[in-house]
Formats: sequence, C-alpha cells, structure tokens
Amino acid sequence: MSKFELPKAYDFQATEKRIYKFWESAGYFQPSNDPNKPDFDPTKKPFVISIPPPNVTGKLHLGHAMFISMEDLMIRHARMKGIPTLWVPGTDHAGIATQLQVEKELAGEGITRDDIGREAFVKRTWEWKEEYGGHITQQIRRLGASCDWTRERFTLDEGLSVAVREAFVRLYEKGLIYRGPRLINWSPNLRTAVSDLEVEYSQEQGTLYYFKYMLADDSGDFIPVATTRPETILGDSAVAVHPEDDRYQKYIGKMALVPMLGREIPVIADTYVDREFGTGALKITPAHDPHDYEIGMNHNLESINILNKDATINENGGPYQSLDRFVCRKQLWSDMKEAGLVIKEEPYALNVPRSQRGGEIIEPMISTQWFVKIQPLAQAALEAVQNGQIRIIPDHFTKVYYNWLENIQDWCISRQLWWGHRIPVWYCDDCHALTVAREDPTQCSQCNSMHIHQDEDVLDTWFSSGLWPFSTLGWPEETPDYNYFYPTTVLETGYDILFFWVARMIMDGIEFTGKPPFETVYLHGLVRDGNGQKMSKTKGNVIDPLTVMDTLGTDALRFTLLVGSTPGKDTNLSIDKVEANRNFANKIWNAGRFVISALEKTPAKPIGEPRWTSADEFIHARMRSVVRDVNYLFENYQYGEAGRQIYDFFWSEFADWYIELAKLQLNEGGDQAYYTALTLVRVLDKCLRLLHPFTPFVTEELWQALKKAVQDSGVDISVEGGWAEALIVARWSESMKEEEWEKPAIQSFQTGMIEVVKAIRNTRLENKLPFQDAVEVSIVTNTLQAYLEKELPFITALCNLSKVNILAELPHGEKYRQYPSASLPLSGSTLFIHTSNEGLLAEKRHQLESELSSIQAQINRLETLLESDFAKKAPENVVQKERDRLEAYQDTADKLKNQLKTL
RNA sequence: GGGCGGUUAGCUCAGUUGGUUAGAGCGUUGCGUUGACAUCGCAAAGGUCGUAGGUUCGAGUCCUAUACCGCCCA
Repeated sequence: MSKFELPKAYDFQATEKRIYKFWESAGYFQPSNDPNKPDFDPTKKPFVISIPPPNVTGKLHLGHAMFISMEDLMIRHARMKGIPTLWVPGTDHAGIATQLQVEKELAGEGITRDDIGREAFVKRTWEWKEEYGGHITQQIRRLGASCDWTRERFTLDEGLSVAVREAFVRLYEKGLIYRGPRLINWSPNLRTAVSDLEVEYSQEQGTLYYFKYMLADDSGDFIPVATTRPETILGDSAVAVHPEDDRYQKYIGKMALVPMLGREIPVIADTYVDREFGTGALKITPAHDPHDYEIGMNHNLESINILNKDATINENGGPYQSLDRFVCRKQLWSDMKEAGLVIKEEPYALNVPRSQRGGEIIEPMISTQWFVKIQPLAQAALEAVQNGQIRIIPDHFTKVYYNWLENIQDWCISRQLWWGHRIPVWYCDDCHALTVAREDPTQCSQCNSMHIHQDEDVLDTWFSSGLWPFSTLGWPEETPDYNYFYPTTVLETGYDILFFWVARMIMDGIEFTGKPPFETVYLHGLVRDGNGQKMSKTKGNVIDPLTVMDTLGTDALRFTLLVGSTPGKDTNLSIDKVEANRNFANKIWNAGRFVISALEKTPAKPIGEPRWTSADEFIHARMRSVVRDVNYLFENYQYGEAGRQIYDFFWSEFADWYIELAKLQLNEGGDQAYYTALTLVRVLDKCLRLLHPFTPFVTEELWQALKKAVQDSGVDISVEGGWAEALIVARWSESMKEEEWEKPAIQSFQTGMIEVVKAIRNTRLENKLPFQDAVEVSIVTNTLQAYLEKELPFITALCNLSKVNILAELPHGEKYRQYPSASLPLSGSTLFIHTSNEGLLAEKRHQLESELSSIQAQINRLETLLESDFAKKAPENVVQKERDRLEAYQDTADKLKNQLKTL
C-alpha cells in the first residue's frame, strides 16, 4: 500500500472511537476563550448551549440522538466560526423514573423501600446512579457530541442542590411558594402527587351510570343523575341543577339522600350545569373532581375525601371502607341496583386521566402540597417572548407558548418520593412554626426549640431542571463561568417539553438572574418510525440508535436526523434513509480517496499561470454559490435544507461531473494536472468543512488524510483557512460575494457540457448504441462552436466519440435524415449520431414529431405568457429570461421542422 | 370547546422573502462495471402540489372558506 492509499470503503467502526478520543483529549471541546484562564478576553461574545439533561439512569433513544445531533451541529458550526463555544453537558436525577428502577430492583429481592427506610433507600439509589449513571453519557459520546465534559453537571450534585435550595428559599421569602390543601392529581401506585403536566388524557370506552337521587322528604320523588364514576357518590356533598330548569326547579333548596349512606345533602342551583347533558342534574363531589371542586368552593360545600393514598376507600365510605376504588364501584352499583336506585347504564366515551409514567388512572384528590404561585413568573416569561428578548423557532410555537402561559395554574412542586431535593422546610413540634432555610437548621426559627423535623417530601425534578442554564454555571455564586457564559445562546430541545422545561427555565431565569436564560429557543420535532407512527415497545417499531450506529455508522444516523427534519416538525426515520446516508458517507470517502490519489499525478508546482477549463470554472463557481446558500440557510436555522444542498452539490456536481472530467484533465499532466489537483483539493476541503457539523467523523478522518497527503506529497497547494490542527477547529467557509464570472461559468458548462453529454448518452441509449462502440457525432449549432472547440476532447472522452463535426447548419443529404438526433433546447442546437444502422424512417419521423410537439407546446406557452401582462409588469430580467428561452425553443423547432421536411 | 400543524410522485418527505418546465431518497423498469465508489454509475417511468374561491402580470408558496388527518390545551 503506497502512502496515499486509504481503505476502499469508509470504515466507521475503526474510525469513530479513535477520532472522538483524539478530539476530547486535545481539548477541542473546551471553550477557546475560558474565563478561568489568564489570557481570557471578556469582550468576545460566546456561543453557549446547555444540554437538555437526560435521565441519569436512562438509555439512549432516538430523541436523545436527535437533540445531540442538532446541538452538536450548532456547536461545531459556531466553533468553526472561531466563536468561543461551550456546550454544557449533564444529567437529571429524574425523581420518579429513577426511584422506580431502584424499587423494581428491591422488589426482585422481595422487599420494599419502606422495609429498608429512607436513608438506606437514598444510599442505594446513589449506588444505582454510580453504576448506571455513566451509561447515557457514554452513549452521548458515541454520537460525537462535542460537549465540554470537564463541566459536566448532575441535578443532584452539591452545587446544583445549593441552587435549588436558594431558589426555593427566595420564592418562599417572596411569598411565591405556599403550602396548603388543594385538589391535586394523585398517583395511587406511586403514592405521590403529580403536576397537571404529568397527566395525560386518553379517550376510552366507559359507562355512564344513571341513578336516582331520592329526596329526603319521603315524597318518593327523585332527581335522576348520571355519573361515570359511581364510587365517588360516597363523597357527594350536593346535587346541582340548572336554576332555570323547569324539571328540577322545585327541588332547589331541598335535601337529597346519598345512596346507601343515607347522608343528607342539599340540592343547589348552578348555571354551570348543562341541561342538555345526561339527565340535566349533576352530583357534586368537591374532593374528587376539578369542576366539582370549583362549584364546591362557590357554594361552600363540604369536601369529603373518600380515598386512601392507595386509592382504597377510607372511613368516609362507610360499609365500603378499604375496598379498592374499582371494586367499590362494582359493589356499590350492585347494592344500589338491589335498593332500586338504578335507572340504567349506557356506553360512554370518556377522557380518562392517566399517569404519564406508568399509565395508571390518576385520581383527583384533596391533598396538602407545596405550590408555586405561578402568575407573576408567567407574566414575565410571557413578556420576554413578546418583546423579542427570546425568539422561538419555528415561529408558530410562540402562540402555543402564549396560550399555555396565559392559562397557567399554580404548580404543585412537592412529591412524595425519597429521591430528589428534599424540601428545605422544617416544622417545629413545639410551636408549629415553619423554618425555611438555606442551611439545615438545628432549631426552630421562632421559638428556638430543638424539636424540629424536615418536610418529608422532595421537589418535582423539573423544579431543579428549571434552573439548569444558570445552576450548571455556578449560580447562585457569581463564578467566572456564570458571568461570562450566562445568559446562554440557544436552547435546543423537542417541542414536547416546551411547557415542562423551556417555559419554566424562562420563568426561573428571569426571576432568579434577572435575565432570560437564552436568546433563542429552537424546537425540533419528534422522531417517528418510517410510516409516521410513534415508536413504542408494544408496537415493536422502536429503532435503537446504538444498533443503527453499530451497523451503519454515526455519521449516517446524524445526517439522516439532521437532513430529514424541518424545525418543529416530526421526522420519520427509517433504516432505508440511514442506509442512503451511509452510502453518502462512503461517497465522500471515495471521492476523498480519488482526490488524494490525484496528488500522485501532478507536478509539485505549476510552470505558468492557471488556464482554467470550463469544468474548473464551473465547479469553483458552483462551490462559491453553495457556500453562500449554506451560510444563508445556517443563519436562518434551516439546517436540513443546508445539508441537502451540500449533499446534492457533492454528489451530482462534484462527484458526477467534476471528478469525471478531472480524471481526463489529470491525464494531460503538467500545469493542467496541477491546477486540476488544486481544484480537487480546494473543493473537497470546502465541502468537508461544510459537512463537518453534520458528519463529523468521516469528514475529520478524511480531512486529516487529505492534509497529510498534500503535505507529504510536496505539492504546493494551500487551502482557504489553512491546514488547521484538525477539522473540528478549522475555519468555517464563509460566504464570498458573487463575482461576475460565476454565472456565465455555470451557464456555459450547463449548456456546453452537461446538456450535450447527456443528450449524446441518451440518444445512444435510446438507439441501442453501446458505449463501447465509438460513434461519430455532428452538432449543428450557432452558439456552441467556441465552447465545443475548446472542450471537445472531454466530450469525446465522456461519450466515446470517434469524430465530432461542428456545423453551422443542417447539411442536406440522405444520411442525416435517418440519423438518430437530439435537440439541445438550452443552446438551440441539434446533434446527430452517425450510424450505419439503417434506422427506420417511420420511427425516426415519429420521434421527431413527438419532440416537436412538446417543444411546440413550450413555444405556445411562452408566447401566451409574453403576450400577457407579464411582459409589462414583471421585472425585466425575469421577462428577458423567458424571451431567451422562447428564442431557443423556436430555433430548435425550426430545425426539427426542417429535418421532418427532408425525411 | 379553544389553539396549532399537515394534506406535494407507489412509499417517506423537502420545497421561508410569490418568478412561470415542482425536487430528493427509497421502490419500479431498462442499460452498464476489473482503477474513487456495486455502500456504484447512466437513464426512464411516475405528480392538474386535498377541494373551492380570492389577491397578483404570475400562487405548491399569500388570503378566505371547506373536507379529511394529526397534535397540544381544557
């Protein structure tokens, strides 16, 4: 193997780990301008992203792969632009999720967390975290994430715990945190409260139960009532009817009897009742239904809690005490049936509240919990977006954000868990005062009693994640990192946690630091399967990113996710697409191999000034134009489109055309070969720079090889931005202003080379003239003579021609009539392939006629167009373009007609 | 009930300042191959851009209505 040779196919398995290690150990992931170092320059504006912290004990899924790819793309782009760049990584303790895993482990040993007690359980969970906590970050590394691991944080680490406590105490002192009994969402399995956001509603088939609410006056009268949850009858404290409902008006103010319990409750009037729905009368259970809770407040009704924490019936259920909620439902209903209180049952579609985690049915329940008074925070968060301090991409999520903040409810932040930030509140056993403190107190702040105990609950995990952009940088301390890197630049995440996380970070950021925590929110869509279905274990359509990386390479996966997605829109991922992009990585690789091999075929220095070929000028001009487009698209967050542009350029222009022609140019040797190699290297280099944020591994590997090959070969070729230590820190290709030569260079190559070559190839194909057999071609043209004379050798080689005749007009004579021909509409030319193969005249005529009719259709279309107001009102250059086009078509049509005439 | 998206080729999707012949990948069909690449090349077939109006010289792109699908919130 000579020194320039690379493996025939790109071997991602041998490459990725090595390259990542190289980057990380060289310190490229750390900011180039570090406030903790002596040469720090505070005037440079940094580019900062805080990672959406994954669950510390989680396993990598495509959602992670998506955000890692997006953020790494942004980070690498910024880094290459020379901006001091910081991507802060870390993980989240994920209260419920992690606790559940440990409980599951305990269950395997036949014990519960209560058996071992809080302290032992928390210790055990830390051990679990130590064992599994590294997995997710290792997996993130595999994706190529260039985050600064020296700054990695964890929501439960010491610093972040200080931040959480500081935040809680500040809010409490401001009166924005309160504790009290409220109707909350209770998860009976987890035995904790959850926030509104953690409840999902699913449409399910249920039953609507109709029954009699007997009046207490022995009249035998009853009010028919319907419910979907009969067991809640036990907690009823009123029957409500509409005040203007003729059917029930007479009962208002009377008392009714709770079935089976015989408790007396009032019949009340409330306009909330919908006369059309059900029976038009409503049972009111303030302790177990949000609407009833409201009505209960308005009418001063008693709230009767009928459930224990495990959702069995409590003492208020009388004879039903200790039955499970669903057993009770059955039992009570059958008892009522026996008592003659049942009217009927009918099937009914209802919205069942289910736990986002675990899926069990959530019970609305009155419970004493801690809440954040959210209104003032929400207002500020709303304004930060309204006044443009924060921009949300894509735009339409701005409305979603407003809509949510405008209707926000207080946030229940306490959780009856053991894994998490314990609420920093101590209760005095003597005077019952609360002590809320930054440091663990030893005595009551009111009476100095030593008999105090800490609140048992922990905080919602999102309470700590809300502080993430600044807590990770050292807040509440004003560390150098915090002072320099905060506020961060972009917050990138999935739209599904806009409320959970993004909105809360904005609220917290403004509240605690006085500044919005980031300038831009970029939301990506969710990753679905190839048919747009949500991935789920039960459907069996889950794609494991680790498997994909193992089999097709990280670059292929990243490129697929990045290019297949549009901001805010869901992405369908299929293995087919990843395979296509694995092929692209291989294409890059092999193009690179070719470019490197070209260095062997060129002199080290040119003798004269460059004499650029049409292909050279074309590829340079197109490259410049692609660089402009890509930069424009990056500036507008259109990364997917940017990737597609590079892909198309690389494959169908650079590889398909330039490389093919370069082979011929290299064979010329001398200066021609030198300038070809120069062009190859420069275009490849630029492409690798543009592609690096998308496919970091193959580009880095190849770029290193290219750099080494150029340097070792001694060929004098420089690249714009220079040969940096590594591609990851090489300079990004910035836009260059369009120069006058570019458009003509592109156009002449398209009309003179691409159209001609394609026409010859097609005509050969159509007429079964195999490539191996050289053919003679005549080109009748008024516009291409000069171009063709210069580039003829290349066309000859690309099309395997024995001879080319360039003619000003169609020659007379028998033979031309029968030659297969093709029109070249861009230049208004016609070409003939000479062949002894006696073509059938009829077939030839048919072919010409169909060609003519399609061209005539274009002429008609353009004539109509140019006769319309278009010619008067459209911009001159647009009109001129159409005029030119028409002219070329007319030219072609004339020639076709001429041919037909001679047939 | 309120809000937000989507509807473009057989399938999955691009198509952001409206420019007049709508693109890609996969799939299908035909041809091709010892030198960058079969993880390939060359080509072909395939779409009245959901429907109906409107604005405009010009609409997949902007506006209105409507149908269907999806998501979020209540």
